[in-house]
Amino acid sequence: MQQDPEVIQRSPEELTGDLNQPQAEAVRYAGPALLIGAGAGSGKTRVLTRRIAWILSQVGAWPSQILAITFTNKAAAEMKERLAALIGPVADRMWVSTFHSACVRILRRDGEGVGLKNGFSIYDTADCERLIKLIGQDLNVDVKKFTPRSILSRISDYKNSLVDWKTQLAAFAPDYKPGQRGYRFGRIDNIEELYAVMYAEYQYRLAMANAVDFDDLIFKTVELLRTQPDVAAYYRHKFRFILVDEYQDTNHAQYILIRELAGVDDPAGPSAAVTVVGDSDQSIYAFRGADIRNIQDFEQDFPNARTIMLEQNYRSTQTILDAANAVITHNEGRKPKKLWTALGKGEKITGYAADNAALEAHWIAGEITRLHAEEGVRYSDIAIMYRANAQSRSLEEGLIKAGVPYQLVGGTRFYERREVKDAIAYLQAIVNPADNVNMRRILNVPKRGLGARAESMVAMAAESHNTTFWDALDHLEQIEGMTARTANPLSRFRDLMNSLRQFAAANDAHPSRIVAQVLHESGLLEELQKSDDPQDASRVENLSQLQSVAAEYEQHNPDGTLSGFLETTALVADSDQLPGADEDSGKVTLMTLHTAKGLEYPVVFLTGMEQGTFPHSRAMEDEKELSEERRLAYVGITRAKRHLYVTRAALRAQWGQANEMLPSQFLDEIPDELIDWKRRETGMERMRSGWRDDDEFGGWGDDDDEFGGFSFGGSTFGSAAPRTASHSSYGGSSYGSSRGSSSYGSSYGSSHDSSRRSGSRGGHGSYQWNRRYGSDLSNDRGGYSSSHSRAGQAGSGHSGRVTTRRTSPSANVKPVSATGADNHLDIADFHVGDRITHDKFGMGKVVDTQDKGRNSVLTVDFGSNGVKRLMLRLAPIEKL
DNA sequence: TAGAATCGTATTTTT
DNA sequence: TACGATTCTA
Repeated sequence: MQQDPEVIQRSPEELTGDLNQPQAEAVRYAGPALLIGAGAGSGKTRVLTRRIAWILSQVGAWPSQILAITFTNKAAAEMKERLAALIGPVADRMWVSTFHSACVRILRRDGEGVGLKNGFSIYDTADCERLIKLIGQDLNVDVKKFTPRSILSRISDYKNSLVDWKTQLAAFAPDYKPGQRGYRFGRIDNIEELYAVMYAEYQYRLAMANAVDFDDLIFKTVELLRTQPDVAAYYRHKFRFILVDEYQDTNHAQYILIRELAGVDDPAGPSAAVTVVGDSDQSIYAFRGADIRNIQDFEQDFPNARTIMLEQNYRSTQTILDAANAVITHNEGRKPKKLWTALGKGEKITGYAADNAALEAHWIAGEITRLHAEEGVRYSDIAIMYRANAQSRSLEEGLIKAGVPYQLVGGTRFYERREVKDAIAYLQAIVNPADNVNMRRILNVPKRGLGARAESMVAMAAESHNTTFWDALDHLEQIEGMTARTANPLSRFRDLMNSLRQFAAANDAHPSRIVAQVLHESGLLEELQKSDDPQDASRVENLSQLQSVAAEYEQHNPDGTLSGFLETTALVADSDQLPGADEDSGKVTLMTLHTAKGLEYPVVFLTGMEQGTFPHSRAMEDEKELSEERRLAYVGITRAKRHLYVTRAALRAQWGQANEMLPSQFLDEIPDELIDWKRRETGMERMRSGWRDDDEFGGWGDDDDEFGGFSFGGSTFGSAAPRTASHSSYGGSSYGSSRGSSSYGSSYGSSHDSSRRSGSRGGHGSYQWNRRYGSDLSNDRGGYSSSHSRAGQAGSGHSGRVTTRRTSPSANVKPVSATGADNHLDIADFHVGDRITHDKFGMGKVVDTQDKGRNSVLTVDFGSNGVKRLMLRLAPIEKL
């Protein structure tokens, strides 16, 4: 095989010289199938990238012959980056992607084989739910009893196990024909029949709409490879080396996909060598169909397979590993495996039991402040993790009150926000007119007098002619019984779509122009701009961000198209939004344990260590699910490099009601001598067990002084807690004076609420401005500009699930936005009397301007929201 | 048809 | 609590 001149050739010494024995072996392995059992922190990405480089420079393969699959886009991007460092820029052109992206790529090229036409839509969960609801209405299914969610999850199960709708229909509803009307279910309680019918009808309508859902991407690709020998032959010939990361998280369909691509069952013998990397102890996606057996049975499944275990951990201290090992040992039927490290024992784990969630957050915030001030720990080296997103709230409040800058990963995704979805729906409907779900979504958005009646008239016309919604709409003159009052706005909508489609056709290479055109011509933007709801102001900004994302996409993909852009928006995930590990964002990171997989931080707080919270109450009954929770705990613990904290609250409010929480069983599973409890028992527990000698509990000192012992209810403390030392340290600046400390309890709470709703830009109350002015201002330039350009380069600037507080210097998620950390507004453009809108405070009038160059300040009267001084460069404002 | 008001019910994790 | 869905009213 001739070597690719573009690949930087690496010697064996360069590739394996600095690796340990098993690592080097894994890099060099030359057989047909290899399983790398990579414990947490054992350097698996390193081994994987080195192995790819080895295959290229030592085995002599071409870059195009390699397929590397990761679980997230972020992991793919990171692998590409590290590969580029090893072998040069060719890495960029390699197939290093997620399962889903790889499948999209295959289906875009060869999808006709399974009935997919050019420009097919990819439905996200919300789209799918809409579709299920529509079907439910048409078939008279009780959506109360059978929620779209539950139906979809069943359909997802079918697809993940490669069961097709025909099979289900034949078994449970042989009389049903997809697309038929007036079907009567045999017995009301025959759930299987219902699922079978729904599945069949759902697929029928997806096909009609030229759309696929997430699971279809895998399913259809398998179908394609199985039914089109020429296509299968093409890819089998093409890919000679297939590498799969996070193999423990693959589901059955993905497993079969790998088998098909590698030609494992081909009579001619396998065409590709398969390398899989994974850790069965880190399998945490069983609920989504991941099948742990895939990794457990690898050696039986792939002929002549070899297994290499990596057990030396380079990440954590022995104390942390001991805790992780101790916990995971409680899982039954697991291959024993012991991580070890050469890094030494390190610090003890710190434990803290708080009386309630607010106090847990308060203690954490205080501890972080201390770490930052006394030990010089960078905020960006700290992560706070929790089981469920809902827990982030109290933590956020605690951090805000203590003035700790943070970023939150997760929550409502950028692309799931209503206004963004609306805009995307337009784009989708432009690219794929058959897309009924998106077409119907935008029919009356913004309001144009087309309600349920108009919609159903068109829908019925479409059905009776067995055609798409758009097609019926396009021939609306032929629809019977249509009044002018309905027909007029309908035809205006038709004109709008036609004109947009024309524009899109003429500007296909410039998605950002199309986005702009859609935003303006549809009236989407106008409707929001006219509104005086302050929430709509942030919606406007989200839309402008969408345009920025499109512009960015354009930059990074010179030959990109509108449908290419839509693809990138469809397949983004939470963790994709995270800045690179080497980047100092200057912020503490908050995220769920699931999102944290694959990441590492010097300091990690594992919060909410309570029965019912973690392990989650729904998972406590079932042994299997409990095992998965335990693996999640294992993942969490092993994220920590140097110092692990475990915290819990005795009282936690879950949907309004405060509940008493017992300590998590996982805490008991960590050997006692590894944990240094700063506070072991909570006030209530202490009282319950009677007054005992204080000395029995080593360290509860500090907090007692602060709170006078213990408390029973959460509510009083919620507002009382913040009045502590950290409060005075940032307060007192002349800026943002409207919010005195006394108003915190109530007014803060509500403003925070609205910031959450208004999304990724939320929550820059005056108090954060204080902080900015007080401490961050002088040194923020460097940090800001470096992360700015980085984010741009990496192309990870899809703003969204990383929520960034303005307390901190960098705004790495929004490189191009008009109102990002540096919004490029010019003080000269503002005059006393001008009207502006602010993300948070709504409409306001300029009452003073101060030209101080980069630090120019605008004083704005926001009416009932008070008079604020805003730093122009940073203010999320727009001139009206 | 649109908007307001009320009501009821759900909250795990997500490619 | 917090959202979506339904119901009622203009």
